[in-house]
Amino acid sequence: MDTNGVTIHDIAEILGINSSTVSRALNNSSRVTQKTKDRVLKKATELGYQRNHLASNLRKRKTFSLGVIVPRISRHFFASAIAGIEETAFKAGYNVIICQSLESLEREQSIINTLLANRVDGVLISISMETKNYDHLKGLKQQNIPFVFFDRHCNISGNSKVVIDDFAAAFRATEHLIQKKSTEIAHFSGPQNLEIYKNRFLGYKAALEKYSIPFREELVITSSLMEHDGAENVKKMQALPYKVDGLFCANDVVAIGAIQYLKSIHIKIPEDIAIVGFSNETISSVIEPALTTINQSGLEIGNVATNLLLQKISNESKKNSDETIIVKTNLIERKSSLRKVK
Amino acid sequence: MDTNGVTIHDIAEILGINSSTVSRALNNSSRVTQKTKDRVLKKATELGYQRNHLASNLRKRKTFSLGVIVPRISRHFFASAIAGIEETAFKAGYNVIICQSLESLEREQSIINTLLANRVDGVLISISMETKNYDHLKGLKQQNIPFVFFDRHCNISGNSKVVIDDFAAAFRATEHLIQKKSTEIAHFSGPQNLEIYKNRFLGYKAALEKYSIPFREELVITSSLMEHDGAENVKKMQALPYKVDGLFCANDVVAIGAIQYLKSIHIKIPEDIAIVGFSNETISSVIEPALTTINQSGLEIGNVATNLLLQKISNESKKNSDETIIVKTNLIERKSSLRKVK
DNA sequence: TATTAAAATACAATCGATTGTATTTTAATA
DNA sequence: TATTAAAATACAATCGATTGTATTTTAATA
Repeated sequence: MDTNGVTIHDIAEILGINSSTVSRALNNSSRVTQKTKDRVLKKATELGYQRNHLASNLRKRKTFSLGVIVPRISRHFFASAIAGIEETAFKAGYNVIICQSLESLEREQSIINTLLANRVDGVLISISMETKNYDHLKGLKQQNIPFVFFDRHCNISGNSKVVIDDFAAAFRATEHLIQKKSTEIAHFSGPQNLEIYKNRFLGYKAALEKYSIPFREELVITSSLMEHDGAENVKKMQALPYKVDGLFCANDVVAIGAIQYLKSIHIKIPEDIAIVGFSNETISSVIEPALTTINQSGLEIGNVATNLLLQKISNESKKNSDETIIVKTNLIERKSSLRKVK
Repeated sequence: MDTNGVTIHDIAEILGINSSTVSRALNNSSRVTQKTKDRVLKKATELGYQRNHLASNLRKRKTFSLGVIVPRISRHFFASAIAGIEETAFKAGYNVIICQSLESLEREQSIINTLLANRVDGVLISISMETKNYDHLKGLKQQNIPFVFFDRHCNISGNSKVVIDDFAAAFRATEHLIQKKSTEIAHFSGPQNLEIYKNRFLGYKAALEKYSIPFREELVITSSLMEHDGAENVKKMQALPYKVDGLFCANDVVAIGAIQYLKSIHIKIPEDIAIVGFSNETISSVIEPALTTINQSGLEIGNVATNLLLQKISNESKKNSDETIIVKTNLIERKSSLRKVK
């Protein structure tokens, strides 16, 4: 910072004009003649002037930084979402502070405090599995800092979110299993405080209903959807008096855990049991059999959510708007569900 | 930012003291009595005062932010490294600006300009595959901004880096293939401008030499190590007049591409060809057969690199030091190389 | 109590850019 | 050329914290 010591005052002195005029020239204000603008710009380039954002932002009472809270950065979906967020934010001149809640409510709360201390202009958040208490989010609201949920959201009033249609996608996934002649379909679900898992469950249930397949409560097994839950859930499932031949998992990770366990006990996929996951992780196309799944573009969700947040930031009237943007998904059919149908 | 409008001046006015004393009290200066400190701290807490970092940093001529440049955030290794970097940086009160070069030199150069414009206090960088020209890095040096390489580094003088012992790890990987009775071992290598791929190649070569296995230049196939390169490299390999029964890949991604192609043409792994990768991506334990690989802790590398950078930032004498820290790796043996040996 | 040194606090400038208001310059018109 | 409005520029305050120097207060000593 001390190396490039060129300020608007240096430029002003050299050109024999006032620094306020230099500032206005650099900001292309209509109050400065084109001739002066040209002189200033030329000299600025010549000296390698770079605006000091600290000073500028201090005066403007903005930080031009956004906070991003994700459960964990290493999940493919979140990594892509972050890439999308960074892309859109950078273009608009914003920096991004990325934080991982690691699925812990406590960490999520402390992150929000850190972000408040950093005076971010807005927050993008995908909540943790533990988040059942929303006081910290209300805190953001009180401080008048706009925020937008993406993917994992919760049901508090007056918030905006960028999500997928979890209900429809889950319906489609379940329908696909039914079309592949599954008659007894289990569902590995996630924490019900997260709307996404609630809606995926409801979509599953609705599909069963449409095709007149009896819904069995015991076949819905709820867990944290980690890889190790896959094996445990399968064991629970097998202890039940049903011959399960279809499985819809609320995420890919638990599906992969399940596939690996099923393979280890020599159950054939998709012949004995057809499986569909959710999210299209990188692993899913590589595992054998490759996993049929719902594809959701993290990049697009990140882009769209950031745009929405930036609108809230720049447009006071939109600050407390209550907008929901739905991003499209599609079913990717792979071997794990492609049972031969006569 | 406008919501929490409490400043040191507000506190000063309420307590009837000068704002400079408040500032010193909050910074625990020895020039203020304990009694005054107590009063200030109590009032600050009461009013919910939060220091304005913009103002503080402007005065201190520091931004307390670090730039991080990685090829792409979605690679498991880099995602973990970023997690490690964030962790250490946050503890020290630094923010992190994360940028992806996407393996493009041009993007890398423009990112460095952005980071300079943001006046980051230091940079952590893992260079792109295209980076053969180092002028942009010299630019950082000229601006007197300290930087530390992690993982992917290059050979310019007077730089510090946190790396693994690629030579030793590659030697170990190749030796492992030899112990599993591979006699004709190919190597899928990466761009030779990156030291890591150069050293992995040299480790491979040295292992062959130690065990008196002839080194064949044609068996070293260089590519960008993407997944699709896996199939192409295998085809090139098969066109050669050697019966290759061992393959050491410079990363997991190309190894996975190779495994998938080999499976598609019914070549048995590890019976016909034993394979070892490098990096331990998430996918590698899931693919079938699971991939033997070199495990490197991104988290640790991120932590260590950040610590080194922070030292350079705070300690003028270390700024131009030329330090290399080597982080340990280990070979994870999985099915892709576990050929039965009598 | 008077003197003096040390400790504590106040004053004022500063970091670099922005912005409302005042002043000067330019150009248009009588 | 004198007058006036508009355009361009200069002045000065400001964002909030930090820090070198000046001043005041406190405590120690004669």
